[in-house]
Amino acid sequence: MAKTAIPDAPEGKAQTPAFSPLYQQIKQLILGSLQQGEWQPGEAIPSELELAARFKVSQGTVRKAIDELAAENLVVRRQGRGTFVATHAEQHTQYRFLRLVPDSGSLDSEGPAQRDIVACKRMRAAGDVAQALALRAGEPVLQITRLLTFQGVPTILEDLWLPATPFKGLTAERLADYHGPMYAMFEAEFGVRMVRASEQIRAVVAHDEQAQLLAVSTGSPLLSVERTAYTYNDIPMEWRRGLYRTDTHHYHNELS
Amino acid sequence: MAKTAIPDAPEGKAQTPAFSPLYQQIKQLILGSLQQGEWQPGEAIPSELELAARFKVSQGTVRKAIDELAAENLVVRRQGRGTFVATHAEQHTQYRFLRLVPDSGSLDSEGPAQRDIVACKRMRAAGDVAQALALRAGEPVLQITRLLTFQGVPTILEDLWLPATPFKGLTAERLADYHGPMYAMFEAEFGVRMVRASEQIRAVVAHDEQAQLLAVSTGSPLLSVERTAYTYNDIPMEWRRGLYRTDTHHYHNELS
DNA sequence: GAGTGGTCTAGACCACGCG
DNA sequence: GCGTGGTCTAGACCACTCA
Repeated sequence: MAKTAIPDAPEGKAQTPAFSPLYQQIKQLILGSLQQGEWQPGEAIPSELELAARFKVSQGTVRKAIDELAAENLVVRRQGRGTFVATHAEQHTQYRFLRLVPDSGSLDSEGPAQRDIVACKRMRAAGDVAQALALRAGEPVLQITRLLTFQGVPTILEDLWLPATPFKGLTAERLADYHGPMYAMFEAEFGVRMVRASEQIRAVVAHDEQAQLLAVSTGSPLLSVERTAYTYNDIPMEWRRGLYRTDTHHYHNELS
Repeated sequence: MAKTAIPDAPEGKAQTPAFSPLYQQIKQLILGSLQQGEWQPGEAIPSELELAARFKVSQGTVRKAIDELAAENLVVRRQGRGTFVATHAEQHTQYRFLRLVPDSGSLDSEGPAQRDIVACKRMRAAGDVAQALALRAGEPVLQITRLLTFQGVPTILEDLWLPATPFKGLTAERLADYHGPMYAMFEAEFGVRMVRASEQIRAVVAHDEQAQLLAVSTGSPLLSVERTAYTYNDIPMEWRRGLYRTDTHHYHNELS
């Protein structure tokens, strides 16, 4: 490992040389190992001293690289124990990407959600789906429709689209049989790890079918939440559109 | 300054001594100076070496304290120039707390918003307002109603409530005369700096008056965005409820 | 007690902005 | 050329976890 910052690969027409510091290079190397699956979700990665020795840099430099990975929630530090690959399969990260909370209390206090798979079918990607998933229109995708019910109240109705290839073999049965968050299943069964997502939120009114499934009247206001979820390297691997009832829950967001 | 981590003040019934590291103590001292107004928004704070000398710690310790303040957006680092107190009065932080973006393009590309003050009156806090602002019911507050229009389309209708005391002398005229974000005015004219906010989002339908002001039909779906904004030390200083049209814009949120 | 992450230091050098 | 923040190192010690 070079001891000083080296210029980025001079591909394209980089106008500025754009130096990248050593710890950024280390970060990319660790990211590569995460991506290659060298360490599984929930497992510990090597200690800072080990990594420092492997890359021939000081512990401080590795530390700064890991600090950034931890800030991006790709990795979790636990003092006295080690640094672990982030996973969706743990209690306190159950609903990592779900911002809907009850008007009083917390999602945890409501107990586990009831998950009903309404449909799961293979189809060809329409224009909007293809664009969101960075596919060509017509490429095969899986569409899943499901309903989440909290404390007996149907609250979220959502459609998900997944690229068919990485999720080969996914069926309604396998979805129904798996107990735990869907993203945890994607990790365990298909090796697909969602690390980041982007949401677009709008207010809409319920259509007939939607209203029926959510047990509200047609024309009721609903929150439309469109989410694109990404794996490493900003590759989109899921697009979903959720309709949220907001008469008992609300979407919570912290700004700073 | 103590050279080693010291126990927190043993007030209450702290079960664990709870040590706080030196850099956290430094962070609190700097926070105190920010709060006391030792440095104004937009101004540079002393250099890391100066602060290190003042507090009798190493530059690295000061650095870590400032790193956290920068992560919380209380302060902005600029290489080669210094570290500056965050402000709402700058171009690229114009709409720091506004997550509404046009379906295509960006808020910047839409040019400046038209701001119309619909009303501004002094009143006594109702229960919900008092609770949000941590006041007693009946204490005096200011209520402002305004309409934001982007490219000719009225898009946001919002009511704001402010505690009357810190905002003594605020009138509809002063609001209309000030050009720039409202939070910038609060900073410049009243010394109130919003550093953090929390939002609750729901889908609602437009009532008659609201529909008229937003130029949509009664019963149209709207995003209801309730925001509590805080100054230093988590003191709430504003509560607002906005109604957003989401036919041309959407609420954008990044998850990780 | 061994091993891990977390803190703190001191000093060297680099990249950047500005006069 | 100077001062600023940014990087990198090496080493000491602390706090936490677990066997």
